[in-house]
Amino acid sequence: MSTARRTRRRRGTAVTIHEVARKAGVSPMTVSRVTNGEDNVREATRDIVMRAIRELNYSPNPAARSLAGATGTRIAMIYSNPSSAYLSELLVGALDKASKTACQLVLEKWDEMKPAAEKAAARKLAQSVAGVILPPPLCESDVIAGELAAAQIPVIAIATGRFRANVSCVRIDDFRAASEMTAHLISLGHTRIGFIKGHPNQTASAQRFAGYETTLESHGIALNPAYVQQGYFTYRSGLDAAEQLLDRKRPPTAIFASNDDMAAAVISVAHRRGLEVPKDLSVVGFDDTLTATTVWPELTTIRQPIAAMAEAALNLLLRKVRQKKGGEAAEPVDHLFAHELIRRDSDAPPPRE
Amino acid sequence: MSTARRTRRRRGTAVTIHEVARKAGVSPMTVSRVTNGEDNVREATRDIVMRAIRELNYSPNPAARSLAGATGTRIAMIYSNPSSAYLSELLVGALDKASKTACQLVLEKWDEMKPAAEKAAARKLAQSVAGVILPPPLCESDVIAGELAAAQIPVIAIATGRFRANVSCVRIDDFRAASEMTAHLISLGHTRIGFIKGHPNQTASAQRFAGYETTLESHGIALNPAYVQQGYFTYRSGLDAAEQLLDRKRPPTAIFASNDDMAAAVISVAHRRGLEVPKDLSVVGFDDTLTATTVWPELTTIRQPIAAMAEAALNLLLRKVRQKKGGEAAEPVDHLFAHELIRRDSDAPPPRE
DNA sequence: TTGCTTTCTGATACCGCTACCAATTAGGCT
DNA sequence: AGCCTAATTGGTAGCGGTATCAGAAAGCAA
Repeated sequence: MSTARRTRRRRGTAVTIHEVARKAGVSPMTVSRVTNGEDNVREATRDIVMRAIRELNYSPNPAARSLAGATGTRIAMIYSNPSSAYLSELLVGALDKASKTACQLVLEKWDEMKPAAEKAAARKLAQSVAGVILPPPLCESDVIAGELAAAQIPVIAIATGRFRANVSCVRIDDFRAASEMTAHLISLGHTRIGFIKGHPNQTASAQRFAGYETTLESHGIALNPAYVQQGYFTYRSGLDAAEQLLDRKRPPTAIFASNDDMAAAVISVAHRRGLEVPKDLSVVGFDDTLTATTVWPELTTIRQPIAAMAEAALNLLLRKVRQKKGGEAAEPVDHLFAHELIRRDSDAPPPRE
Repeated sequence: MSTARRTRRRRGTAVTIHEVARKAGVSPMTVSRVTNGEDNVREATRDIVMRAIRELNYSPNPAARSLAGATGTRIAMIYSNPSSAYLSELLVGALDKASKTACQLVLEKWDEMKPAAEKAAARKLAQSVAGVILPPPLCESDVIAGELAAAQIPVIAIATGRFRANVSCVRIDDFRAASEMTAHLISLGHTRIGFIKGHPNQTASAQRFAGYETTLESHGIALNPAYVQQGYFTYRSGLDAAEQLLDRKRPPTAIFASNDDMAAAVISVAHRRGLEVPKDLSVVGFDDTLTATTVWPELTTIRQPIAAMAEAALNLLLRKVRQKKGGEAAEPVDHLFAHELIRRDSDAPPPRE
């Protein structure tokens, strides 16, 4: 006879940590350690527990977690440019992860503000949260990062192009990704490749451009400044840049935009001019956001695992928060994610001359 | 000297139910009864407790509540078409609200499946969650709703066009919104107004069309079937529909697309044909999703308060879950939100003939 | 007043998980 | 092998509420 006693209070069929522990033949405490990714569990034990977790399809009760945990897990994510597909993917990823972890994610919207105001806001925020996630473009702000660091609040930047002391970051290798895309275009036979830069206030923009530039040169193609236009990551700016690029006497046969929204704009301009994509003009983007597949033809682009990055950011932060109270502040880490070149329908060999 | 002992685990300065109880000179249980609005507390006692609550500025810890309460607050949101801007806004809204409420929102992705499979999945889901939110297009599925209702799981549909027994819903008045938009176009001087329908599997599509149709007629404009095209809410389908519409001998001077993605597609086609928007052709959309402001010119469209609707859905569900255990299942409600016609740059009076 | 029912209130035991510390085991060195 | 230190593991006690049931107070009839 089993322990059928149990209180009459027992509700739903949710699997608890005790059941997992019993199945794995360890104590609940050990299971807890595994689910929290603590590192002082023997590999073999971890495996057994993991298997039990998987078989029982266990997922920790967030309410219990946050109740028991001494970590006041409130984490803020400060965003600033709400109208980008990139950001919304990031939000979904982070929020989803947060709901699984019982940490409270508070969203703050900080519009363009003066450094002094930013500083004040950061100081105020530091009093109510345990950690902060900074997506672009705020991830570049030294005043926010500095103020938060001074208050001992761990910060983690997402998709910044630059790795700084004090601030951990989660990102992809923008340089290499842009380089691969450029090489891809070259291998298709293009030599006149236009480039639309990203917003200058984001270091990732520079990295992407550097990747383009370097790869062009390493393939023996001289950089033609007339083929490079400044953009600002917006559809509108992509429109302008594309007009400029296609106005050249010998226009590019391919245009590499620093993000998908601008690439979509390029397609639109091309169509308006009677150019077929990709037959007459190849267009490629960057980020693989919603727009990449919304537009027609669908964009060849660089995929960033945005949701995974958001998750990782939250994880890192949680760990840091937990560590911090344990003593020494950990070294900032630089977590590089793998990107991927996604081929769709917007690129092809250049037209015959 | 006060009871400074307390465990070393005690964290933040949050006021607990015990402190309120001590201040009020009653037991924690009584305080709990008061905060939950139970009716078997003497009036005098209630007042004392209320005052203590106010003075201490106490608010119950949601995590503890959901842990101790019999209500297993796990709520599922089942989505199916992840690549729509509409959905991502919905997700952000719901997730954000969830994180504030300490209820666990689990996201499930159910791709197109056979009724039998859907039924099985619904039955399985019913065992692990306390409530379900159904955004489009799943909100139309009678088998999911039916199965869940049979299992006594409260369901709430978002943005369905139809109000059914058993299923509460949160939506806007699609008919009226479409009607207003049509009237707006007419007031601008348009008489040849094209319409691109939404996906036929969503009842909201029919409502929008009905709004268009009715308003046209009430203004004495005969419905021209050649000006109506079937669409499927995708950019691609908008492209096709726009081509058809603009191929007419006397093409429409305005096109009303049933959502923003399709409207964006219309703009693209118009541009490709050398038509300026809005000078030569007015284009309006529906939903006010990200695409509405990404595209250029920015779309005049109908704004749905998507995030607010997601919040409301969650609230309703939470209330229902809590009530259910109290006895009678409540009547399904039909919560209508106000929409708004947002004028931007894609509409204008028709060109001179 | 007494006896008995009906409210109201309180004591106790947990909800599921984690902090803390003690116990155990593994690993390293003489 | 024998001893000592470090790495794993387990036991216990809550986190802040609520369900349940028992006890106390109040209401009412006799």
